[in-house]
Amino acid sequence: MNQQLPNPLISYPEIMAARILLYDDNEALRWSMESLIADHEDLDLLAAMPDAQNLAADLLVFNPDVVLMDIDMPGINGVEAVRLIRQTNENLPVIMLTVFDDNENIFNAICAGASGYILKRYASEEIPAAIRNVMSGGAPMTGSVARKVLQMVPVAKSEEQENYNLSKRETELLQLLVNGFSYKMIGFELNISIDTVRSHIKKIYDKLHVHSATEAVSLAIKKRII
Amino acid sequence: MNQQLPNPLISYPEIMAARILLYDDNEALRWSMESLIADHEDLDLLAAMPDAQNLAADLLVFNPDVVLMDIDMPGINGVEAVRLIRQTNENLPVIMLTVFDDNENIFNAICAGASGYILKRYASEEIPAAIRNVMSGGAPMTGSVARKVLQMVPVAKSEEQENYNLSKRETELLQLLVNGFSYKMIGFELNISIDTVRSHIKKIYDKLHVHSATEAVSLAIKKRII
DNA sequence: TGGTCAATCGCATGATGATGTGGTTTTTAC
DNA sequence: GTAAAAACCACATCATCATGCGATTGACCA
Repeated sequence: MNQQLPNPLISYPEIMAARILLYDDNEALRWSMESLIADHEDLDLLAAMPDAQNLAADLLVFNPDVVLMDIDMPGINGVEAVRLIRQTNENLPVIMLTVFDDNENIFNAICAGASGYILKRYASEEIPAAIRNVMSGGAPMTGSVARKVLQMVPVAKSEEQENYNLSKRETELLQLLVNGFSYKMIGFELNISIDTVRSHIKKIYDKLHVHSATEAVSLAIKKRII
Repeated sequence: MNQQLPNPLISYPEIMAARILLYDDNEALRWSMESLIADHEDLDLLAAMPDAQNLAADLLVFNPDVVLMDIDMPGINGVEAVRLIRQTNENLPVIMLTVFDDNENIFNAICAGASGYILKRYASEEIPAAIRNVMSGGAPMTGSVARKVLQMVPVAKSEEQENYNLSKRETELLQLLVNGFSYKMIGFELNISIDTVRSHIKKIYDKLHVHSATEAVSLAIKKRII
């Protein structure tokens, strides 16, 4: 380990400062972020790049603690850039900056491995706190984004988490149905007659209020009955 | 409507203050929250209840702007309480307070309809901001919780997001299949012959490498092709 | 100890699905 | 401007599904 014992009699503010690397194709925004970060002693902007063409090299050269990444960039866009970062660096915090908070954007960024998501219009107020937050293991998000992320969590058993009163065996059958098994295969798998399979599945349909295997599968997955 | 026009010459700070209702069975915590909130002019603690037995009545009596809800309470627990609130009030912000940040707790609370999730050990620092945040449409979460919520978002198409080269029309058909439509219904819906439906679906199966509707539906949902 | 229910099985029938072969028309792309 | 791809349709055949009506067994409960 690369442990260093700090001398308690001397303060090393620059050692503790969060080393930040910024990507944004908008020059005006790069400037404003630069002055914003300069206002904070515990933040240190290493560089502000207009694009992510040399992403891998940049990371090696600057070795940042945090990356601020614009989503809409020419060439390699922000989402793709995060994906690239995640291929080599599992833990480097990446905060996305964007003007849009539509579901598609957010979802893609999160799935790519972004650690936070800040709207540019709130950047000046939120960025310093967001950087500190993400450094300590958090996931800073502009309020509206956080709301949308919550809505992405599979609703599932939210309200009437009745499992539709499926019996253990019926749940088992449904599971196989979801896995794409035919009646014949289910019967073979469970060592029961195909007529028994029919019987079970009819009862499942009744309880689920559906009339076909596709409906049952769809419902089972969406409501997480399986 | 119960509108009142405020006199512009007089300031009414109490009118703007966030009206807060707190539920927690721990008396010490109720006290500390009381003094914490008292320190902020824009926050107003209406009442601190030890349990949620009279939840519905409490809401009518106090008509709060925000509810702070402990998760671990005897009788009606916090998650159940949120669910009850959501049955009558879709939009009332509810911030969960808890000592645990395990996935199960978070997931249940979010699914029940909680708007935020703050760990008690950070409450003194985070609660005032969280209340303001949630009032303006946000979803305040302690950093570690936010991280976990992100992980709950179905990863899905992250990696090899091949959409299996489905054409636009084929995706449309698949969507209907997922919704439980029969061939006949799909044909009617899209104004095409049932033979065309067959033709399309056969091609979909080929591209998805499946041989039945249930398999196709299952794959479509799990891989988020739809 | 009689009633309810889950699980099992059988049979029958009409509807729907899966697959193949072959064709026309329209769009898209180079 | 032509080749490829996508969208459309038809017919045929066998497999599978959806549904209904029974019926038997064992477990559990009041």
